[in-house]
Amino acid sequence: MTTSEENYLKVIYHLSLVSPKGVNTNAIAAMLDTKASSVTDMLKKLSDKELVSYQKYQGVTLTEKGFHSAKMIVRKHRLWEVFLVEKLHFSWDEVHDIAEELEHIKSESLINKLDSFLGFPYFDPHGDPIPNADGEIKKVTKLLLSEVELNKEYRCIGVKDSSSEFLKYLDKQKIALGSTIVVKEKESFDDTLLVEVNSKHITISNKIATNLYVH
Amino acid sequence: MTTSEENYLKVIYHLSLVSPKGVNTNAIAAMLDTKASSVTDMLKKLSDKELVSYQKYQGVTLTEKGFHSAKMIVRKHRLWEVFLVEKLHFSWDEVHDIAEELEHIKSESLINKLDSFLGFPYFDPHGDPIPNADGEIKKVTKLLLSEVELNKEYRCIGVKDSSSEFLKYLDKQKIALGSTIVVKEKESFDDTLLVEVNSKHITISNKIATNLYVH
DNA sequence: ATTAAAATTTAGACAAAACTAAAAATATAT
DNA sequence: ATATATTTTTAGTTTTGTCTAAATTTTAAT
Repeated sequence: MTTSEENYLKVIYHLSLVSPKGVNTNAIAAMLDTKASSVTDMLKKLSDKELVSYQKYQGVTLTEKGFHSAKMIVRKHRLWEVFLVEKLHFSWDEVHDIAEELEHIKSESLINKLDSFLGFPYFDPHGDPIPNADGEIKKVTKLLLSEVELNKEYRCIGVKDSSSEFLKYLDKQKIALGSTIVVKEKESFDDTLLVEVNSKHITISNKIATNLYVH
Repeated sequence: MTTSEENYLKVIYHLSLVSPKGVNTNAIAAMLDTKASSVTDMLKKLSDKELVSYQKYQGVTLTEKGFHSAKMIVRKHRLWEVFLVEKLHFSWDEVHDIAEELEHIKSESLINKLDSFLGFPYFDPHGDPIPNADGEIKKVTKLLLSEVELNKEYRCIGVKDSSSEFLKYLDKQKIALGSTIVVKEKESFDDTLLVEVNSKHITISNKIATNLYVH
């Protein structure tokens, strides 16, 4: 499988989680920053290889084979992210682009040894689950901070948006994965939250609260 | 720089060490398992980018810029090899192909952090020197086992041939980098050596002796 | 039910990096 | 010195993945 094919599969995988009935050509093009016509070309190729099922104008879904391949790419991406953060001390907003490249290195033994070296982690530095060697994924019921009950303790377990700006904001507020967080008040006018983290009280906008997962 | 361009540069670098006056088109083609005409095409491209100086029919040499780029690729390759052997516990005959892929990952901070994580090693698992971030290389006077004096202690510091067969042979004979080795006798008829390693006496063919570096 | 808008596909072109076959330059041998 | 062999380059083609522009299909609106 080429790097380009792998990138398409991965994007289709991520989009499938949101629209399981079929992923649109334009949605794929937007994610890969390419043109719809290029996507059509690639969908034909992936279809020939039986990695996706594709019918003209009807969107695309992953086959069993494509689904498994996609999970293996996601597995590699997230394991490399753990390596970059835990072993090389990159911060969590710096690792995505490098992992985008590392995920295409082709060696099963490499990725399994890396997994072992890292202690078989279940989650990457952004809280996203890492498929194991069989493609199985630990599922955790996660809530957005905007949806939780008042005055109850939650733990920060992941981010929805993992843009560099958002991650840097969290660093600045000293909110990390594992942080304990309690919502004290909710302003009904603009849904701003008054929360307690690290025994400090801070206000958090709705935009932030709808991008932070807790448990 | 593309992966292909990097592979050409690296090969020209290695061949330059043997023929510093100019590297032949055919020699490059043989190393990359490609055709001479493809090499010519690429030499023009590298020349346009001022990475090599190239005149038709006259072979090719690296420019200062190309020389530095080549050393950075070699640096990456060898650092990744150290990582694979020391951290992921690959054996030294398994790492070359994976490092061939990893060497093309484009991130200066990645490679410098990896260097630091590994403790700034001077040599890779085959005994080859690792250029530092400035491209400087620790030079060590090395002798082939076939050239040493009798009854003197030497330390095994590298291999000339790093084919999987040869490395596996060394593993079988328990000869590793750092092993102490003494040549007891040399058979003048076929240059076979009687040597002592790990306090055991073994015979070593001339072919082996001309592929093992000692100091 | 038509029509307009949006999404998607087709057709044809291009760049990178390879190839084959033929031509040109260099090296070698008598 | 000339002929032959070897090496290298040129010219033209292929494949992969992309693009633009035009055509087609689907969706949405009146």
